[in-house]
Amino acid sequence: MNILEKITQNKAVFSKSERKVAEVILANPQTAIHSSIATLAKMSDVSEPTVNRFCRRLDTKGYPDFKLHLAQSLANGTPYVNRHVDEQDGPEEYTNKIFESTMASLEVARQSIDVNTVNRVVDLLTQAQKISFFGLGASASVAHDALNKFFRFNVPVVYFEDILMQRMSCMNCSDGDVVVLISHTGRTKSLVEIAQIARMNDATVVGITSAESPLAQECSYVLSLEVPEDTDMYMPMASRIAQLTLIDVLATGFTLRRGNKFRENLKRVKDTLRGSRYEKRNE
Amino acid sequence: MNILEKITQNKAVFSKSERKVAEVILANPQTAIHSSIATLAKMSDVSEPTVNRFCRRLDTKGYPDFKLHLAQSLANGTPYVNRHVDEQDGPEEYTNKIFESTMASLEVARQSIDVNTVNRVVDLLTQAQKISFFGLGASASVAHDALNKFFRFNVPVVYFEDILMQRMSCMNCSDGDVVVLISHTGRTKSLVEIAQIARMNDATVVGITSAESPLAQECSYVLSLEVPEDTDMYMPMASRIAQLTLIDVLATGFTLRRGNKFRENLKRVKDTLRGSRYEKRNE
DNA sequence: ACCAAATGTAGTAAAATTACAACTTTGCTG
DNA sequence: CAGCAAAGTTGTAATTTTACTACATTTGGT
Repeated sequence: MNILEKITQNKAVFSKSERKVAEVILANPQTAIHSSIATLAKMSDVSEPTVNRFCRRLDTKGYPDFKLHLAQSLANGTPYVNRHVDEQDGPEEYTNKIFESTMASLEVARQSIDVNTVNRVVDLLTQAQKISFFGLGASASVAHDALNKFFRFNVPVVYFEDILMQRMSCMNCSDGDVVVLISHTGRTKSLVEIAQIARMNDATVVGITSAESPLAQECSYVLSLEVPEDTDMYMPMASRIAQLTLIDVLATGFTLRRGNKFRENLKRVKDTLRGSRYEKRNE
Repeated sequence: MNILEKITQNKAVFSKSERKVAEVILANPQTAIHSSIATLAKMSDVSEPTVNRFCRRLDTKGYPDFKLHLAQSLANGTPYVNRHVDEQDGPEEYTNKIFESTMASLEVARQSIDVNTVNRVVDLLTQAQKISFFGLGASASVAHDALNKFFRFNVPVVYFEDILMQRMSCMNCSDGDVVVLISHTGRTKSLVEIAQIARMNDATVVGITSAESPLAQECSYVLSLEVPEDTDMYMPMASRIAQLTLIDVLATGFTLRRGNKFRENLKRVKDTLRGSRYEKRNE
């Protein structure tokens, strides 16, 4: 949606005078955003209404709106696009690319989240008798992290890496238990089976996975994340980060639902750790 | 310099009415850029000149200029401000806030990374005889994730949750081994001890921790990440994400260093997983 | 030469800014 | 601590700047 590109593309559609305006803007966009319509008209050697018409042709509301779009296009080059790492990238390049594309993925993920489901899942979690987090492979560490987080809430929370333990744990589920299953693809067989087992035992199954995957179909609730994964790397990267952030969201929702007193309790848990740490010098 | 951050920072300097304007803009920056000064004044319940003065205080030429800056700040898709979650936030608000502040933190982290150290650490890792990843608490899941990632590289890689196992593992270290220790604060006693043990046994110790912490002082190389953590939540959130992204960077650097043939090998590892998955229908 | 598209002129509406007045707040002195 | 001056804050109204609209003129093509 870059407006500079749009100008270049539409060049053929423009009239003679409009093209003059286009030239001037493309030649020096930085100047353009700081000019009034009168100045720009003079620079392009056309009349003011022509500039205005030029803006409208680019689907903007008028000149000020056009300037806004232009300003946005000029901000920081073209960041936050999924930039793929290249064979000959040096440390600086690949570091920046990875951070930027991770941020870009988070943005995409954010937009794909269904807030209502988040809300319902938070509801479920606060009322759960027992919460289990299971994932395999790359998603195991996400489940691990969820354990760490929810453990602080003083809720019965369970996490296993071992498939058999996961199965057994689900066998013993009962009404009021929530099982959260994490898988980017949603195609891991044993996880799908676990979903079935858990549901047969009256547990509510929440899937953090992609929509319409086999796993998603077996879940009571699906928190789907659309994450563009760089398949060239053969490693799950952005998907994990998005999953973790979603866990943060759930944990935050949880604490908010539980209210203020609960948060004090959290602080106590944190303070308990103090003994195992070196004190920070007071600056 | 991002204007949204600037508003947040200067909040103390603002007068009462100016602060009203700030609130309205921060609450809904997207609306602000499409409003005239009159509309914004009405929304903030102040007079038009006040809005104008507000803009000037932020070193802009006036309202239109301010809008331009604001538009640029929003252009990246993320309003980069660390927005703290509020007691009365609904699901939509806290979800967005968490995603946004995670992105903001990643940006800060990115800027704080020393690329040269990254490069040197990647060097070390590619030449290591054995790589160990250790972390405790919230950082344990990060180490866990690192294990998963480096395991695919067909390198001897080690990870333990248990402190004693970690210690024993470090006792058996030798020249050419790399121990990566992960801790946000860098003040966890047992981790600092492990660093000492590893170094005494000629291992190279890499710390993913904050600069100048006790842990950092014991490390051969420190990859420090400056992450603004929302201390209100009493939970490590953004720091973990930054650590994970750094692991991604290291892993990527690793594969790049190893070259093309190596990447084919990675693909093979991935293909091995296929048996455990439901096939994706060809669309 | 006539029509349609393109462009410009002039007037109008809207937006932003300035100048100034009224009102608060702060701090000082009797 | 009342009272008053000075500094700072906010609003009102006038002014200036900017953008837009309606209509007139030009241009180019048939």
